[in-house]
Amino acid sequence: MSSERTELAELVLDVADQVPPGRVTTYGLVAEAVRGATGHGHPRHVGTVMASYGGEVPWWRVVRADGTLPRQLRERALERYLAEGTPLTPLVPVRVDLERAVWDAPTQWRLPLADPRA
DNA sequence: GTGCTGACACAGG
DNA sequence: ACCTGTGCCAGCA
Repeated sequence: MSSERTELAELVLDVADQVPPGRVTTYGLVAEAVRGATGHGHPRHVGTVMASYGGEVPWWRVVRADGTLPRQLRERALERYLAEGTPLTPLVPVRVDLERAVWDAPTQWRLPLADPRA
């Protein structure tokens, strides 16, 4: 079945949409989850998808590996974090406290793997 | 088909 | 804390 967006994009958006409020996941983890389901997917692709369709999902819950976001989005995301109580580091620059807020998609939300028993 | 771009990750300086 | 280079690969001109 053909999809307007790519299959990859659909999965990325799906994962992003599953992240609970107050928690976040990373581009790498999303890519890992998608990769488990499709065999394809890298952090770079996740970023590309988010840039195109991020508006449809809670984009601020997908952060970089060190808990930061792109400059342009940093301020806007900070508002969201304060609003939903996302754990932030007390140090500057403010970034998400991944140790407490990370939501491991591959573990918390099992994607339909090609071979569940593998 | 060819080449550049990118909401990345990681290592260095 | 910042910027640069490298590896990665789908999407687009």
